[in-house]
Amino acid sequence: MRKLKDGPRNGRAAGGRIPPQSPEREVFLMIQRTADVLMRDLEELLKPYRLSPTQYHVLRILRSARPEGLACHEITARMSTHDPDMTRLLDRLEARRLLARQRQRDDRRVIRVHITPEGLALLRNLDEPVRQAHKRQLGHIGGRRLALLQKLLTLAQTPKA
Amino acid sequence: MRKLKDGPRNGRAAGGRIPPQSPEREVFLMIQRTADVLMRDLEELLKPYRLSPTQYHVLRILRSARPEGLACHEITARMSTHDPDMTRLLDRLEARRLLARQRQRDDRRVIRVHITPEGLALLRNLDEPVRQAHKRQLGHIGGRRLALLQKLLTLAQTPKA
DNA sequence: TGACAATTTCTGTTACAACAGCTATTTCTG
DNA sequence: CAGAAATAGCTGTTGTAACAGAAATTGTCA
Repeated sequence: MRKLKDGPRNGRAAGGRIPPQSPEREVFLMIQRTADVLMRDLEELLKPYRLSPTQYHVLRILRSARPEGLACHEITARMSTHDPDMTRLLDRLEARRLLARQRQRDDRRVIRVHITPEGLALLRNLDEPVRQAHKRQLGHIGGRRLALLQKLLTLAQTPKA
Repeated sequence: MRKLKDGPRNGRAAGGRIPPQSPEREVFLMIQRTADVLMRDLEELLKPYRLSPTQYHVLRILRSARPEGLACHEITARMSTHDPDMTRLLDRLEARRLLARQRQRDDRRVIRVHITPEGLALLRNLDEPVRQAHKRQLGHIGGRRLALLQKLLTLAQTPKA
């Protein structure tokens, strides 16, 4: 996530013919910008641990999939983003002993991935700071409006009702 | 943007001790996921033109800054994301003649950037498809709820009221 | 069974973002 | 005015995302 926000609305010159900003585009930009602001905050928090938000997210997915672990393509499926270069993402985390991989016996195409005790310990250290960060970011909105926001975002994810 | 969504809520094993998902984190993930879904849609639309959303955004900023153009650091300031490697981003667009750069006379440190007629023509071709895409993505939400969503997102961008 | 398709993961390449350090120019300060 | 500090932009490097294609394994069906 990484972009956004147009300049001063339509401060154009002669011959411009710039279409007016639609409410839909305004909200689109708003969503992008909000996501960016919030993500950068998490990024700062994770930086001392040399974890990107994506890496952190993978570890959380693996923690919630214990103890059996997951196949690579199952992790991909849970990541919203379609092709996050899973192989090399896992390579880096494995190199740091935060997860382990082993080929599955019955279907030797799939590689089963599971989080290591080191990975779990790292996550445990992060749980509280991350929880607090989210609370600081969004806590002042309040339960009612958070629920409302969530409903509206669900709508936004469903194109053409 | 480019991540998100945890696995099945807390499907954990013995010894897990995973903290429950807070409403704040749920909304955080929701915002990220929504931004990602919408952005990918725009990305698909722009792909045939070999434009990334970031590049498209820069061109729009430059269009709205005609005819004087903008200095590099002014573009950066309008991009939400702090350091988007502006130099090389502009390099690529300049190589395609979509924008032009020239050193400013009175302050020879700054480079003034402005969009070219080719850049304007490209944007003009994209205006209607992009407008329709946003309409398709968010149009069904309706004006009232869009305004509400916008207000809630503004709140979300302001940590600790 | 054997050919072929589907699935899963890996590899190579390109483009880009993040970070740090550099140069050129201007402004500030005594 | 000289020299330090600030400003603007560029360059080198690293890590990662996107894309295409290869390799290994399994499933399907004549």
